Amino acid sequence: MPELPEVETIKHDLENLILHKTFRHIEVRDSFVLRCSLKKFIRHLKGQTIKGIIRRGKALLMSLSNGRHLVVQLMMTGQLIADGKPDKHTRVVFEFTDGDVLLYNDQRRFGQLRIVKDLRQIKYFNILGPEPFDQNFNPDYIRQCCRDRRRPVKNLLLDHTFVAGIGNIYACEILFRCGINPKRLVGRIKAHQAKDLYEKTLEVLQEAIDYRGSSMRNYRDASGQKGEFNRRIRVYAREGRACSGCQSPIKRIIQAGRSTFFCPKCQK
DNA sequence: AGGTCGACCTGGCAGC
DNA sequence: TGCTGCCAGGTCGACC
Repeated sequence: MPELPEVETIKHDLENLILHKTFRHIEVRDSFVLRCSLKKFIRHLKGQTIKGIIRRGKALLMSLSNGRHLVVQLMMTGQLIADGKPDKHTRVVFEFTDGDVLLYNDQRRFGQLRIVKDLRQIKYFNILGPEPFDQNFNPDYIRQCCRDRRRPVKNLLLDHTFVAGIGNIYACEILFRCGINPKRLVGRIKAHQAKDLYEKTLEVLQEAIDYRGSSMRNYRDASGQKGEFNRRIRVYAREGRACSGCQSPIKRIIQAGRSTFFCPKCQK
């Protein structure tokens, strides 16, 4: 579910809600979501204080007072809700010493939670590309990655070894703002388009963070609220509706097995 | 080697 | 009402 702006919003909320709190009790209702043993999960969390919270790609990392990290990948339907009521999708209940509670909810159970000593133990972090807001992500880097390659530009944006954190919604929105057809092969991306891709990527993601993310179906922030970026979305999930630029209908196609939405007139 | 596809799961919704 | 089929924001391993 959540892409970079949503995870960033959750991270920011959790900093205000649970940073420096100490785990008192962990109730794992569905150990399917764990990627380490239940015993280890509880042993390394109980009594530990959350020292810091960071986001890398679409993953959230909480550093603990014992030097280990609680790594949460929300995938499609995972939610971290502070102070909500458990429901049938609640997989883990974290209780703090001050009585506050953090829930991990996950309808589809794709999400993963684990405790690690060293982040390099997780393959995802080893192959992940640069953060969009990092200086390593820039027009030159984009050109470099496009050179002599044969794949549609939409697929490149979704490739997390190219850039971290962009998912299906924002890939569609970035390409719309660039006026680039999602089927365009990256080898045919020109210098000015690489610059445009860079600028619109930052613009869309920053705007989405400012609006606290997009809620299509399941996304909720750490307080259980929906994101507000939906009303800024111009193409995603708008098949058949009028393009905000030229009024012609938005088209839906499948690329790499996933829906792509775009305006065939505005995106060349 | 680079790129794509299906599987992993559950549930909502449209159509019959 | 109840069934079927399709769809969903991510990621990985198998395959071409």
